[in-house]
Amino acid sequence: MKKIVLIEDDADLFSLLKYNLEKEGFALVGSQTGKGAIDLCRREKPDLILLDIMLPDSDGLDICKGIRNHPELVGIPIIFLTARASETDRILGLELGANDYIVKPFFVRELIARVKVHFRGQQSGAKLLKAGELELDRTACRVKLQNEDLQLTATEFRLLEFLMTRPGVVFSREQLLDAVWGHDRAVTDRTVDVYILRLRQKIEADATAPIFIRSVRGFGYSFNESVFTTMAATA
Amino acid sequence: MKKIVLIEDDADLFSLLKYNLEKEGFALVGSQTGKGAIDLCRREKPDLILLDIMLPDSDGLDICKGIRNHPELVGIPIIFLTARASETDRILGLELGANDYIVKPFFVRELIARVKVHFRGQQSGAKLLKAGELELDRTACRVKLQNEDLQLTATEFRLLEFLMTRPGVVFSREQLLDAVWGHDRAVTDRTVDVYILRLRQKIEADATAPIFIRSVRGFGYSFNESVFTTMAATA
DNA sequence: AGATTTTTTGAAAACTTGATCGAAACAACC
DNA sequence: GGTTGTTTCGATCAAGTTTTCAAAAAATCT
Repeated sequence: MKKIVLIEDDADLFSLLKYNLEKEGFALVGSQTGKGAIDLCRREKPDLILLDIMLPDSDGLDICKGIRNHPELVGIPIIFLTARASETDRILGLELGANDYIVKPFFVRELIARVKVHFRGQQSGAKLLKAGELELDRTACRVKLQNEDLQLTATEFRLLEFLMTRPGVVFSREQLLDAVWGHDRAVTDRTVDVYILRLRQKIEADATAPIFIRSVRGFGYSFNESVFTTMAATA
Repeated sequence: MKKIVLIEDDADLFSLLKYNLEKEGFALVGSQTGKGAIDLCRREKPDLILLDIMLPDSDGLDICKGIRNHPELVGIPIIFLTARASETDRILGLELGANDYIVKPFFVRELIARVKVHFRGQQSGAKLLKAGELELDRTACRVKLQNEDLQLTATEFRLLEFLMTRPGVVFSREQLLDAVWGHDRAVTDRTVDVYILRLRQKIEADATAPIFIRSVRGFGYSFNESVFTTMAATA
């Protein structure tokens, strides 16, 4: 269950949002003052923060800055809720590190839809592909087997990445050349074989009985989907 | 350089946005019809899509659905631009897979700010970055190694700062030039090598076995995250 | 079982890439 | 306007990567 921190001083709006967000299945923790907001977030480690800008005791923009300065909280999406509708206010809010800026008065259901967008976005941007003991980190360009770093070359990496992002799908050598080598390639399709070989030497425990990469005689290769589970990125 | 596809039938708005986005350093590819939109995206592989909903020949919502169904295009952020302001329209757009929904008329600078939000990797705003013996003070523009001040030039500093704020992430020379040199650069990507070399001469104890800056052959460079720990800001 | 096709494999040749250096262009500062 | 330090570029070298070829092995078909 996703946890949301809500900082909003208007008691009516606060309870309206609390009611609606909880009805949608989110865990809601809130405060009607800005003072302890950063400590609250550090304690709760929410998945998203809804932040009013004009608070009686502090400035939401400062809280946003504070959150972006905290190493533990960097990366948590922040949505501003505010009556400040001017162009400069909007731009300032977004540039300070907010992920969305919603001007009051707003539709509650639109707010909920926008909240969901941020959770959806996190999933689709999965940067870490896990298949059993095999882990591929797309941002760090690293592959680990049983938590040991493997040394893959750029082409080996791209080939494995391509196959792992489409588990179960069989690709012809032709398709793999197009996808990994590019359309303007001038390469024999035997080259793919060699790369599959080398990948297997690096990732398969027993090269005669491959677990990860499956040869489909007459068609091509595919990444075994049975060994596959995707995890969301932690960073 | 980030590539944006713009689908918008209004010729005035189209050229206004094209002008402004290109001025911001984005590569812009566009179409004033919806017909070939998905093929255009498959060809161009943009980093973001700006999509009008009401097009003369097709429905932006259908294009959005089509993009979300394409395995190669899933995950590309889509921002709707539309005059349809009703609550149901907004919610429909967001639920169909859009990442943002901007109602016309809008401020061009707000649009640009929202576009940038999607490109901004969530990064630490911490003022003091510590990686083992290496310390970078962003406010004082100072770098210390084992508590000894290092003399870095401005470009060296910005490059190190950029890499240190995104530990573990691999960047291509292209990306580093965009980020550190700016988009109006006219510089070979070999220049990056030279700067990495000089940084290493200054910060690495043994230049043949770098601890801090990792070369990732075929991809680029990254700051080694294993050596990294962030300290809370003092301010 | 024998013939045929397809895949796997090893090894060597051709090619890229990244590190390094020196010198030229440039800018900033007095 | 000269001096200093910074930035960029092109060339070279070494190391590593990619590709091809051809032979061996395995699967499929008749």
